[in-house]
Amino acid sequence: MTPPSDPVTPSDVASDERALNARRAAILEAVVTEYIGTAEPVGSSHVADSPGVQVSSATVRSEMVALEREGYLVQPHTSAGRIPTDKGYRFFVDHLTGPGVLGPIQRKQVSQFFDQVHGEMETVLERASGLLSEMTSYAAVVVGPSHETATIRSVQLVGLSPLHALLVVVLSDGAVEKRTIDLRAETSDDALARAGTVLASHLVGRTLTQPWVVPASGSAEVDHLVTAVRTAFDSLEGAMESDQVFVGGPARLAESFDAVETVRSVLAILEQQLVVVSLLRDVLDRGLSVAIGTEHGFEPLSSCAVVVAPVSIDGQDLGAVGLLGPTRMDYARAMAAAHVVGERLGQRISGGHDGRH
Amino acid sequence: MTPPSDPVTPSDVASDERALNARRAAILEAVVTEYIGTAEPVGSSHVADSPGVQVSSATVRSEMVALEREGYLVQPHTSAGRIPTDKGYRFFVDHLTGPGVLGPIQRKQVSQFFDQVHGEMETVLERASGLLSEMTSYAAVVVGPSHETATIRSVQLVGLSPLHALLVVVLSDGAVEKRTIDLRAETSDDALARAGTVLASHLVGRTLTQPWVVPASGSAEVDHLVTAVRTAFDSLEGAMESDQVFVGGPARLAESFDAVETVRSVLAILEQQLVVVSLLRDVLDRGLSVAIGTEHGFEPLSSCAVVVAPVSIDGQDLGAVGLLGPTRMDYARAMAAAHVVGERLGQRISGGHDGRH
DNA sequence: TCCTGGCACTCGGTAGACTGGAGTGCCAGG
DNA sequence: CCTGGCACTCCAGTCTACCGAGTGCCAGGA
Repeated sequence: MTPPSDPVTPSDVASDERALNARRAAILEAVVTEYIGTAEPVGSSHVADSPGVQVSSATVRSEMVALEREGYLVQPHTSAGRIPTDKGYRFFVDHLTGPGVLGPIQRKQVSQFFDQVHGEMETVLERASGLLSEMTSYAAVVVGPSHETATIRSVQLVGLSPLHALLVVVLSDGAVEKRTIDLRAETSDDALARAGTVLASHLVGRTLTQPWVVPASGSAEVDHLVTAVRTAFDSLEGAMESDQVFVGGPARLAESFDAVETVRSVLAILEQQLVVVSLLRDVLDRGLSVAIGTEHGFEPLSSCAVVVAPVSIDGQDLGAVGLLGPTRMDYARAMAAAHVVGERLGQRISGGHDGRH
Repeated sequence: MTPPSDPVTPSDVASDERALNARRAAILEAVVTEYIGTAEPVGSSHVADSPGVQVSSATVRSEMVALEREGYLVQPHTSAGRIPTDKGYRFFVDHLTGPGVLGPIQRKQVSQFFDQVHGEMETVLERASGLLSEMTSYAAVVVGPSHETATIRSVQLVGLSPLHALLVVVLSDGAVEKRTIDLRAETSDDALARAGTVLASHLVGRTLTQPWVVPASGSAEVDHLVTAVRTAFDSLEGAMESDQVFVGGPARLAESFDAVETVRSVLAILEQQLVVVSLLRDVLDRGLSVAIGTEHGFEPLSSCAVVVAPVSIDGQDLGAVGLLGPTRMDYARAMAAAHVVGERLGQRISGGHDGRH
């Protein structure tokens, strides 16, 4: 899949350093590749047969002993083949596998998707998570752009009943948020409209988090509404940060793991959107595109690998996409899929609102 | 748990009729109850020991043969205990178990929840699904009220960029929906506002599905906007029907079933919200509160039971809540939980928007 | 007539013994 | 320093025996 000799330093018998000589790297690569495919411990003779390894199985064995000593491989039990450790996968991802190329079918899947998809951002993000999951058969996560920098385009108060009104805020990025407001006294539609106008005149153009002041108007009714809206705004700020998470194909987790207990706990994690987002952010912030096993701090996900790609354009952060699978996942494909979808999503979000025209 | 003699007709050896004599009913009840608890085939001696059954195991055996002949029980293999069939569960639910009573802990859980929960309807519904799932440890589904009868309270056009505007529609039930609109030419905020006013004057007070006509105005710009809004409205109608579904605790499915393949397929079903909603609706429409195994038409859910309760007040349909578990679920508790939550949710939706005051 | 205890039988699951095969570590020779 | 060979290990599968839970049936008794 990749040239097996190139990216390795020629130094030898690393004393637990990061480098591996070319032969060991090739052997590690063969083990990882085969194990990803078969999920069964890989024996020395398989490795010796594999292209890229030109030595006998005996030699492979002795090298495997070294690789095991250095923590790249483990044996489930004596006289079984070897399995990669998290460290082994890490080396594989860092040095032995390219960014990966999508197959023509998947390439088509992506372009077809982005040609066809339309509608609101939320819809696009949600369906993109479905796409990613379908392409890779892993569970996918899509995190949309935050609304931190968006400015307020419209503020409106709409009466629902004599004692309830709805605050509707439209942001420059097309997001709409609402809050029900309890009116202490019956309030006319007219008063609501007036208060809305006052609020709009002071709020439009600001971001959600900027503080604002509305000077006392002539009307006590209006002033009271303004106070109520202020309270509602406080809860808006928090909500708008964490909202945009979409999980695609969680059912595929059941395919990835055979231990039902693992499935349960991973699913439980995915239910907590806040945790998922911070996980992705954390991995991205550390400059990684893959977190394997315990590399992210999450105990419950220690048998998982997470592949992350930013959704961005011109370095502007628009969100993230992620894939969640077993540590023996197909990193090349997963990374390729995540990158492509993240990229196209970035273009879509920042560029034309609707690709059909 | 329930008096074992009362609700059964005294007729005998039903020739596949719906009635069972008291003794057989008691035996069936004992089998179901024990099987729900242990998940293991129940033998005659266990049944004979159970309170409510006063005969010897030999007699139980012969009755079990009859129950098996009539389709209420099956033997996984010769010389094993018996397991209830779907028909057996059905009889149990219809005649042998009361509506069920919540334990004091759960009762408290519910009232605590409804005392504390606040915020928008969507939030309440979503968290209610979590509550139900937590109470029962089954996966829960909550379907919110449809917007069919809600009338339009506000229509607004907000400019996002020179070539894009956002249509924001507020309904009388507090729902807000939006659609991005592509403008063919640069359009001033003023023109948008004018078009919005025109639209509002014709649309406010109608339901989403009622046809509407806006007579040609003097301005071509406005007329074009009106046409664009009409297109957007078409897509609104559809979206507003199916939107409000919340699934709580899907991870619990992994606890309920040990076959990983079952988990996968049931999870996959839950991803298709449309299917879930129509399933619940269908069961409710047939006047049932429980659908066992294949009673609902869904092949993939044939190893599941669905417990449904309406969310309604004064007969007005406000949605539904459901629980999804294995056929050997604790029907009494599940039904009780679903009913209570459905009821309180109905009160909450129709009554005070915020219970705190 | 119906219930019951007793009895022979069935069958699944578990434990132990055996075996084949995949895999290993080590060593001596090239 | 690599390699083929060899003895060893251990898992997984198969076979057997056996235990126990459970059944069906029958004859005796209220």
